[in-house]
Amino acid sequence: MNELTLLQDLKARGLIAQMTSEEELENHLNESSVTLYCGFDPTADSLHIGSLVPLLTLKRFQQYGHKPLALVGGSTGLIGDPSFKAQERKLNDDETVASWVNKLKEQVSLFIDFDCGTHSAEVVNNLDWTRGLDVLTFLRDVGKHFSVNQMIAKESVKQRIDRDGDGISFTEFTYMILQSFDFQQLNKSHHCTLQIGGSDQWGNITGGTELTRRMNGNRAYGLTLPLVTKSDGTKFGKTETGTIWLSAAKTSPYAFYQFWLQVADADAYQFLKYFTFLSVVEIDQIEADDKERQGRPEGQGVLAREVTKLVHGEDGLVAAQRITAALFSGDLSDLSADDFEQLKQDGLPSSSLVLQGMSDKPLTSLLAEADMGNGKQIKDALQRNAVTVNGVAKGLEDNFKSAEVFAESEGIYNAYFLVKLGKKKHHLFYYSA
RNA sequence: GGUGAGGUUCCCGAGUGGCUAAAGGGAUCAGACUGUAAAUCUGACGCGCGAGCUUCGGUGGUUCGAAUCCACCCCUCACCA
Repeated sequence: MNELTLLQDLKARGLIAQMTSEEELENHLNESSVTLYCGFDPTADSLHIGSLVPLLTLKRFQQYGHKPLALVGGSTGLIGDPSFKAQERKLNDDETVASWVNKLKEQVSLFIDFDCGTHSAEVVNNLDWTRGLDVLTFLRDVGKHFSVNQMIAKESVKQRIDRDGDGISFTEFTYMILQSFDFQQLNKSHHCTLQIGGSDQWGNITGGTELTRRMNGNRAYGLTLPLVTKSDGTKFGKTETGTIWLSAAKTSPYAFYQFWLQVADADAYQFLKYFTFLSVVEIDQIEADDKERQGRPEGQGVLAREVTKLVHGEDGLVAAQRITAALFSGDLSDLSADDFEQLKQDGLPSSSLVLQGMSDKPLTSLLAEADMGNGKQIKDALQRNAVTVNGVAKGLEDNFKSAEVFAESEGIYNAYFLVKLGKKKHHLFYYSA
């Protein structure tokens, strides 16, 4: 990585969507340690993998000696960013947003270094400088610098303005000004001269560079990262079962690991460039090797290992791999009772069985209650012999035989039942001692 | 404030009195094929093992019968003032 400049590396990874005056920015970054920021709005109690790209990019800047600021949007989160959103968003109340802000702060802190001298990272909250701001001051000092003509010309709000059926409220329209104000404030307080963000943020970022120039008389830069897309056109980071969150409480390390393992071939190498710190040369080598080889490629495996380690640490990765090995090797016989307990701890979905009333509860209900799907899906799977209990296929005729299927004597160590639905869904049922 | 257009099952979008749990597409899930890929084909897709139960912005009403008709209300958007 040392032979390339930062921008060259980012470019090679395909991580640059747009930037303000490339040449000047390149010089700026080479001349000195630059303070840069990226904002994360609290729209939930955890970030999801969509935020991983900017987060890791902050880290990349830091590795090159620059100082990253992670801005948590305590105030902007109250407003809602309209950029490229089809619809007006619901407002969350301020206590909720405040609690989310705290969670995001912790999460963001996992990725950047807070103790490395002059380029140590910092977390800032824009509520700190907007809370006390009164409307008139804001309108006179900040609002004056914005031309509504220019604002409505921005691509990011255009579809909302042109669109029949959905419009944009003044509140959301103002979002851009708030974000620009953030940049200007950070420029003043931290000498921050660069803002990075997703490509949907371009309009908001250039708003900030201009406001900084006008109010502070300083040159400021912007750089946007590409939107992560999948080759099949579906949305990245979301499965029908849910978003892939960074929080282990919301998406277990195991599920997280599986997500990356299941990435399509066509996306695996690009994702390695986006989401890992492996050099582009190494990644190209992996890709070339996979092309040579017959059968299953390595790319997804490397990706899953690297990203899981980044987000959940070595322990999270080990746990995820342990579960994966147990479930997909198909061989449960060499697992000890302790191993089963460990799998539960590691995040394999599990639930305890209650003997009482089991005889009149069909498998469909039992499995549905364990969140393995709804009744119809489970029935469908039973019909196709796609449900196995400890490796034994069950059919529709077993639907009313829950008590037999889950008889204690049938369980491994008289306690554990590993139920598999289809190829990939697993659930551990157990009798507590 | 006026005028017009709308609010259908996860999404898009048909549906104007019974044949409609509601066309079609997308997404999703399962099976075959595979590599825990992709593509393709098959099935499921409001809830329920089932009898059956609950839906079409809300509330009332007309009717043997309403997503479809009527009244009022709520919400969204556009244009005008």
